[in-house]
Amino acid sequence: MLKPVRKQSVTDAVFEQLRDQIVSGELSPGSALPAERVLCEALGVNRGSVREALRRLQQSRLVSVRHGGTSQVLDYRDSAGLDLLAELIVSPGGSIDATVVRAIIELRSALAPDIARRAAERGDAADADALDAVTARMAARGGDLPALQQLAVEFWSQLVDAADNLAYRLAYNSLRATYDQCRELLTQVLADEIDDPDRYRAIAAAVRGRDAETAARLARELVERGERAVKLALAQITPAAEEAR
Amino acid sequence: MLKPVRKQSVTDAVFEQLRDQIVSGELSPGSALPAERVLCEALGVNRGSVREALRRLQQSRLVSVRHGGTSQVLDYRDSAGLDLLAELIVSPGGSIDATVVRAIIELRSALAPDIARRAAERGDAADADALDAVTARMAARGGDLPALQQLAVEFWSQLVDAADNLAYRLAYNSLRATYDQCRELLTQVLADEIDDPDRYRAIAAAVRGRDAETAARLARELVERGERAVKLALAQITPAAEEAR
DNA sequence: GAAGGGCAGATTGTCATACCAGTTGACAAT
DNA sequence: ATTGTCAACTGGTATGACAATCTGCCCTTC
Repeated sequence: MLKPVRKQSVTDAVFEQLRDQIVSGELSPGSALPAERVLCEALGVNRGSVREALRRLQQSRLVSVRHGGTSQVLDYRDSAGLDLLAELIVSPGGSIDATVVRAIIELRSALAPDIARRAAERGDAADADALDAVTARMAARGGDLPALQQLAVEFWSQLVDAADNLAYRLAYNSLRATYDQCRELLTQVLADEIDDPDRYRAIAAAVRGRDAETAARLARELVERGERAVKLALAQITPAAEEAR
Repeated sequence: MLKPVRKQSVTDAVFEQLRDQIVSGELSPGSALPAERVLCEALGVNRGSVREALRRLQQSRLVSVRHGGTSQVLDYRDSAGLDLLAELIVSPGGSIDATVVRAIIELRSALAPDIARRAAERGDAADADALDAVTARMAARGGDLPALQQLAVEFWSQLVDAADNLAYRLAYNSLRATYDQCRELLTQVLADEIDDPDRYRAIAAAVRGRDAETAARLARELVERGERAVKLALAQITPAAEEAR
């Protein structure tokens, strides 16, 4: 089976190289970034490419660029936003960062109950119908873990829509973008959570019945199953990663 | 009193114009973006500036650019991340979007208890000391609402650090970046929440005592005070905003 | 000697132009 | 009907020049 070739533009290469050096601390926070022309020279690329990469770094709040002055490296832990998480989960070597996996699972656990609560408070019949449609497809795909995983994502997407809160929606998008990069790794681990349509159906029913507290409780119980499974899996993997150093 | 002039580069102007048209729906999701050379012509600027703006839009996941093909407008509600919130809170006209204010306050309410819980579980004595230092400064600034507001932000920042979870940290940064844009508007509204050092002290004590449930409960009670106040204020303002249309 | 103005050198910002590289679709050859 | 070719788009990269801005030093001025 052939895989699509991975194309990378010069701009992408410059962006990733600088980003990795910033998050790894090689370019320490507060220090001055080399001048654009110096970077061009050192990287052997055009100034336009460097500028485009710097614009992206600026958009991610990893660097601060001032007209006339020297650019500064920012402390990403103080300034960068949730969007950065998707780029941090894959280390420069290509492996998945276990601490980031733990982080997104925990954040998911924090958000899920509240999403369900708001959805139950604000969702209408159409939202409940959409949720039921997803659970019906889940029931039809019992055992097919990759499909169930995809459907679980769709279920949460519908639930977030029902919650009618743009901040939840955008946070969910950032979280999903990160999750997508390690989805395959978690398919088996999350089997216990995703291969149980009844639990999703119960949440949908709570939304239809406008029972906010029940919806929140059920959602919490659901994602806590996954959280426990992931942490168990990480505990088995991390020691091996430790001794690899 | 003079205010600093707001400088805006050509790239910024192009970026904001396209961004506003995308989020407002003038450029509908899925539709093709004009070619770079067409945009230069229409906007009367250089192609490099347009490209830099497009790079930022791409980084924000508002557009999809393919070498050789035509660029597409993405649906920001499906793809954009939490970082976009800070740019959405100020409408093109310059006013603050009430629904976004409600959104960040609700997301804050969802995260705060969990942040406090994790901080109590994982924080050490140094973290508790840092929290106490902030509450001491709060007590010294009783009644000075702007200062208290700033100290409250610092308190939460320390608490997030203690929680030792990068996802929480980055989500907090995104939230704060949005909050900073409407801070003045909320200073008075949040008076009841921020002008009460005892409540913050109690959370710090719970962290020191490693009492996760108490920390979570206290944090929830604290931010719910603010949430109630904000929603009350929004309810009074929104009707006026409605009739202004 | 201290304070301030102003110049020189650094930087980023913008521009114009050219050419390279990938995509698409029409069209001819097989 | 399938395949190969080519022309006309598209975005990607390169070069060089000039403008706008900041910084630090020197020099005038008091």
